[in-house]
Amino acid sequence: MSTKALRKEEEENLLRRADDLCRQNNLRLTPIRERVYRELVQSGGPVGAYDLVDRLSSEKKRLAPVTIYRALDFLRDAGLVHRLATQNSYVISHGQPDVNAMKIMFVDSKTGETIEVHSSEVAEAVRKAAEQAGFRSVSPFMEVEGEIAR
Amino acid sequence: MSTKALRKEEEENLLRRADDLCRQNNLRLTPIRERVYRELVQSGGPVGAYDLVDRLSSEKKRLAPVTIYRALDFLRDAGLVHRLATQNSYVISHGQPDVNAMKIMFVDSKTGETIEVHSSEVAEAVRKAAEQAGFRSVSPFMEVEGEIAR
DNA sequence: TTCTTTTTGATACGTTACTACGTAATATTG
DNA sequence: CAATATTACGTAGTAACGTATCAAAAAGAA
Repeated sequence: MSTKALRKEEEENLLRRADDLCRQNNLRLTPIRERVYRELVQSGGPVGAYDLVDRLSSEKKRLAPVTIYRALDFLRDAGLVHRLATQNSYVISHGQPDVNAMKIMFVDSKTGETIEVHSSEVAEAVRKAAEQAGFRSVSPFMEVEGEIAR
Repeated sequence: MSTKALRKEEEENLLRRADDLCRQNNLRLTPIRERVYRELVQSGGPVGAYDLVDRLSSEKKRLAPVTIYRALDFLRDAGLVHRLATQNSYVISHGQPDVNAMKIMFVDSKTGETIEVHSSEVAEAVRKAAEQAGFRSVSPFMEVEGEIAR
């Protein structure tokens, strides 16, 4: 089986899961939102908001930035997409809802490539550090810059 | 002793340490750079680049954004200041050079307040997760959103 | 259907960040 | 010291990122 076919399969998997998630939570995965999500899935990495504007615009119809940002906000609230603050870009979240794990986005400082890792050890250590510092309800997402070992 | 006096003392401490650090590394803490650093120290929290432009500009002389960005770049390279990507702002780093510790910036999602915590447990857990994911030379800085427990 | 809520479209605007280029100041070398 | 190289700063313009507002359309509820 070709890589492309695998990708295609994985893509449909993610789409179906996103669809299910929204259905279960009474969220509406409208056409625009789905197109944005699909584009992020297909890209296989982080994409900037204005890149999405370009990619989802056709000759006749150019989408407004605000349209993309609204879709991204929706997807982020749904937990389907994560914003990479260090890169001003957005990536799909591969999260199986492992509630206790910290979702770490390792970001290659040079290329911008990301690898998502879930770690309950990190979650626990961060939780402890937060508690000592007087912090609560810590976000299950964080990003760490580094570089991919080749 | 008043809080203000304590602050003043702490401020001078930080300034002196910054000065020493630059001297030791043959870096030039020029007037502009020192003013930016001092402003960040005095503010006691994260400040945006354009806020710094306003605060360091006088009636007669308005600093250009690029001047501030250059100073911030210098201070970041020197390890004196950290950029909060999630907030588009900048904070002083209270780093005693505990090389092995992860410098965690806890950021209050609502107020933007920050608390810096150093944790070698987190550093170790992140290092382990990075290694498994094929990542190297991980940044000693990360930020985590949450809220301050009152 | 009518009413209400949610979503999208269109335009404009505000903030954040950087580039290009020339000048001034500061080291470094002969 | 003078000549040169390096570093820092000033000015201007522009690119990238994100938001505000209001109107139109679509979806859901009564």
